[in-house]
Amino acid sequence: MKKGERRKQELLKIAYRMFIEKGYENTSIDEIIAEAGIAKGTYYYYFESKEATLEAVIDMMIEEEVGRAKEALETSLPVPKKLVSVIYSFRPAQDEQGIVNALDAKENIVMHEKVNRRIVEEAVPLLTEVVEEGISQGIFECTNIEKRVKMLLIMSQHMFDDGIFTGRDVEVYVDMVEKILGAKSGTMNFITELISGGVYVRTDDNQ
Amino acid sequence: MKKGERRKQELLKIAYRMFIEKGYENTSIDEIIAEAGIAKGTYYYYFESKEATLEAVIDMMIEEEVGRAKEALETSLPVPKKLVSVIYSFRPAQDEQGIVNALDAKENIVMHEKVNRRIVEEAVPLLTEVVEEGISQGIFECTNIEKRVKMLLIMSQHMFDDGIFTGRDVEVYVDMVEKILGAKSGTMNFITELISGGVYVRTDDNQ
DNA sequence: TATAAAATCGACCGTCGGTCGAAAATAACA
DNA sequence: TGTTATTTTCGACCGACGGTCGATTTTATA
Repeated sequence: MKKGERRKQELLKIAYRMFIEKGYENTSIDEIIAEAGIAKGTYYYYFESKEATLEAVIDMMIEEEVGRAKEALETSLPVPKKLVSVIYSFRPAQDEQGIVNALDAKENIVMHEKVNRRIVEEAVPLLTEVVEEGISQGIFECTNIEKRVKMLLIMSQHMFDDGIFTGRDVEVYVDMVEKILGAKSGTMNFITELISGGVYVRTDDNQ
Repeated sequence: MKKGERRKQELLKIAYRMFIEKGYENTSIDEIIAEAGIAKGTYYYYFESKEATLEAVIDMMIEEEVGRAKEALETSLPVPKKLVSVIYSFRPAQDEQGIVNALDAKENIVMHEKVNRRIVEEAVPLLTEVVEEGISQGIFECTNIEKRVKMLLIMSQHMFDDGIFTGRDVEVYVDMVEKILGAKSGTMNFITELISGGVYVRTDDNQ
């Protein structure tokens, strides 16, 4: 009852790495089982299908990210920084950035898109909390929080994935964030320093 | 030199329809050639690969949409309405709405995403023109027009595809559009009536 | 040690995207 | 018109892929 779970995790890790390195569509089951050193039947003993594996891989990723986000949620950071922290929690972990950059936005459309959709699903309720807190503190001012938060997330995803806002252009992003949430101009300015400070910097070997 | 081109267009139309009806990934070459009543070799005489067919199909779609957008661009509509017209030009034609709804957002991730990316590419320069016109008329007020327009487009795509803003929620979208472009509150209010007026209404059998 | 359950194996299958050389249809030229 | 080029069509065939299944080995249970 323990051995099986360990093997499944092992396969999951291999699949995760290969999906990211070569893309979901370009990774064959044969390659995964070769890497794992098992027979095909064994693989299908643990996973219903290739797509089920993808879902499981994504579950694994999202679970970790939600964990980080909830940690950020419980800190005593000022609301604007907390907001950014939660959003940032859903970016791939620091040590995996390199790998992810290689394929995340370029190919691997299916996986990339599925991940982004799941992130929106999971992050919206958490961010809604933060924004509500901000409203009660008079920092934000808006209605329809969920819809706005959803848009904020989608914007942020495109900002990271496509690298739309580079260098000084971040100001545009900051401005849009403030206006979407009804924050006073300048409230989110710290984002600019955060990004130029290197926290969000991507090694731009792709695109 | 004529016959060949006609056949290619015929295959393109079949592929287009099937890609939309059943999704790109779920449509096999065998099904396409069966529908067309030709042999596989003939198919590959006209298309390098399945993906090349997808690109050609998308080209066909985008070409038509760009045409409609440029028409809208040359009208003497007031800038805010012109802006919306151009954006709306990139929605699937009225008579195809039904088909598109069935699969557009649900499955068919790859095609859907590729189409959306192409739309952003093609529509940004056109919309930038409109916004610049609006700025010179004092209707909009912003810098970094291209980035803002790109975000506006991405927001609009999600609005249509996911149906985020339904009914009265459109106000949120309108508000965000105004703020992103620096328009006076109320400038884009007519969008609300446009949508509730049925122009943008989708038959929500999907999702 | 006998038995049940969990885990592993790999040959096999149908489908898919794609290739290729030959044949048929069409155009160009004499 | 007959003859040669060119364009178009054909379908058998290929390798890779995702997935199945009954047999077999390993492990837990009593």
